[in-house]
Amino acid sequence: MSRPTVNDIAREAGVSLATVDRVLNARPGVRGKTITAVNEAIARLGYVRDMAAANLARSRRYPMAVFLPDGGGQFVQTVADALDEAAQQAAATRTEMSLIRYPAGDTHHLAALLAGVDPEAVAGVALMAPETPVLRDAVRALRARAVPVVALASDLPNAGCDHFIGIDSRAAGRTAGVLMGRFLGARPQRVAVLAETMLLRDAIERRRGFDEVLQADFPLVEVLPTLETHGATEALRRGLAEILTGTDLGGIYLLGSGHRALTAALEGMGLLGRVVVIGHELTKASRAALESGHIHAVIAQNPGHLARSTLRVLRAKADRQPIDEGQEQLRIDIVIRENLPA
Amino acid sequence: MSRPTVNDIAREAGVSLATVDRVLNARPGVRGKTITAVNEAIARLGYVRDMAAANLARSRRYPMAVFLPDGGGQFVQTVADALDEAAQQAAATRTEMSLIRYPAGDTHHLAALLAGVDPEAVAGVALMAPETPVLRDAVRALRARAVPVVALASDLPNAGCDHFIGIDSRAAGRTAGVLMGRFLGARPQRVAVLAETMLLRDAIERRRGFDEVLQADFPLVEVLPTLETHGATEALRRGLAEILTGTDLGGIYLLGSGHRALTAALEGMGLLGRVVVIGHELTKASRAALESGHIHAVIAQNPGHLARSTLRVLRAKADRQPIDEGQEQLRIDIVIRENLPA
DNA sequence: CGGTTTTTGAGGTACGCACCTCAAATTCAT
DNA sequence: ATGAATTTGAGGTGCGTACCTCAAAAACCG
Repeated sequence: MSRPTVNDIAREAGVSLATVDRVLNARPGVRGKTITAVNEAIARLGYVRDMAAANLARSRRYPMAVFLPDGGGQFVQTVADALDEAAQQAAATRTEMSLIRYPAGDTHHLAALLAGVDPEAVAGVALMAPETPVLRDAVRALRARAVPVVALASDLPNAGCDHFIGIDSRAAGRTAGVLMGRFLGARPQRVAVLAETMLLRDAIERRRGFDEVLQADFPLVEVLPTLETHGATEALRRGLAEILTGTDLGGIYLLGSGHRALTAALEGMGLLGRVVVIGHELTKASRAALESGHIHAVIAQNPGHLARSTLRVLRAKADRQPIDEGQEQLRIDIVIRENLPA
Repeated sequence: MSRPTVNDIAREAGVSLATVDRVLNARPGVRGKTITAVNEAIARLGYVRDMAAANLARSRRYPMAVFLPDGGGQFVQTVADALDEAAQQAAATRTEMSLIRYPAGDTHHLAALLAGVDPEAVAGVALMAPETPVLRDAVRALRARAVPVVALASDLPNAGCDHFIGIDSRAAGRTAGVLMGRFLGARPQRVAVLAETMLLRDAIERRRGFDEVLQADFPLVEVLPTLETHGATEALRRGLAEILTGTDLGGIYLLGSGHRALTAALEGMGLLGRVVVIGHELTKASRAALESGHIHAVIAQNPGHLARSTLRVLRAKADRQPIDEGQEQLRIDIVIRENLPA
């Protein structure tokens, strides 16, 4: 017994090959009754489309465009690398990718780039960007031109994207909160929260999740107001010093990037390894800090998974095919020194 | 420009299609000089053989056989389900899978099954089994008959498998150890270790990793000898009670399965939620226990990833193609209530 | 040099599917 | 019932490769 083919379906359903083809590829001009009959035959025979052959026959290409902020920190670079690697693999299914960088934060620039996307030349768009009104409109316009759009890492809930690929920031914050609470133990302690900026939705959501958990489950822990560093190492150092004059510090929660700066500041203060530090995203810096014991846990999303998921989802959207939610669901990874991936 | 094809190579090398084909498929009847010329043309054009088209032309199928223990606990069932799902997906690339169960622990039976594998009818074999001499020989014999073999979840280091798909048990144990140490805090505490049996390599390795970490980094924690329950709820209850008469218990490390029994025993003793419990593998039982706060962390490997990886690796081996190590590397997942996947 | 062996070329069929065209059959509305 | 619209069938071509046959060309041998 070999696998059933389209011919077998045609015979089984009592229709012609052309009709089976119309049903399989959702082409118009088939009665509902016939569609049902064909689908039943498909189910009866357990037919599975041979994607390799299908793609070969189509000789269709899937040029995808991915927009990433330029200079958005280590994490962005990690994602870019993962995307490049995923693209190499995906080339086997004629999925191509061009990575386009835009000045970080300049959503006007990005919106202009999106406006210039040619639906003929681009089968799908993925973007990592903060949500602004300009960008929201740009995404809407793109989708109106039938270009699938997915949000990467940071959701754009009101832009009407086809999909969001990333983890729930609030849940990630909750996870960080539980770890912080447990690592601190059952004594009264204070926790500082650091962020480059609180303007990004992600940071706000993480902080919210973090607070929720600590308030509910670890009442002995006091979470201090967020210290915004705006990327300035000096501001970080000063802020930390100020906090430390008033009181003892049990832990530090790093909402965004800045592992390197934090490590430097802590070293200067002789605090390295004496404070529980929990951060986000696995980058070269945070990995090194984990390895040397300077930070204790990182909440991360697997960049490889993120990248492959992005291309798969865009491909599915381009073909108007359903998405395997289970496979595309990104997990909230907890990374400590002992389970650092090689 | 699109990808070069065999025709492009023929033109570039100044030979005919037939000759290119002979070179590509290592057929005889070509002068060394010509072979070199063709290979140079291939290199110059950066030709990559389209395996999809090649296999289509060969109309090759990939029937894989996966052997799982019967009655090996919830985890095995979880893996089986994941494999079924992965097989459905993989069917699109003519990869088929048959799941074969053997009596858990009966490696003689399994060895007999492996001896009966027909290399013509099976493109690859995956198996989850403890390593025994009989099995080792059976695996060697299979590989001698040119059937790729991969080990699933539990490694068979001396059987000469083509690949191991799973996580490093020792590292998993270390991860559990760090979490236990941190969750317990900086007070002197005792930790009980439970296992159904210590005959399996996995359990031994986990325990070793666990001990290593606690000895080195958490000297205040005393790890008690392993309590083997042999699957008997009553033995578990008695053993725990015995431990509790002597001393206070800070934590419990569950080396293998048995979440349900442990929860029941703890409930009977009024200890639910008052002891730090860390276990392995995410199953229905351990998930429920995490949700209700009865256990605090689970060290797991993603069964979906494991399943997809298994089929991908077997397929690559069958085609004698290289493996994307990055993609096949399973992560050691730390799962707590807050990052339970949906 | 002729004869033999080896190498090469030309061309075809097949794999499973997509996509196209044109005509025939069926259904629908009036 | 009649014409129009819709639905279906038949058949073809091509995707990139494998594998086959037969004849032509080239290389080799003594």
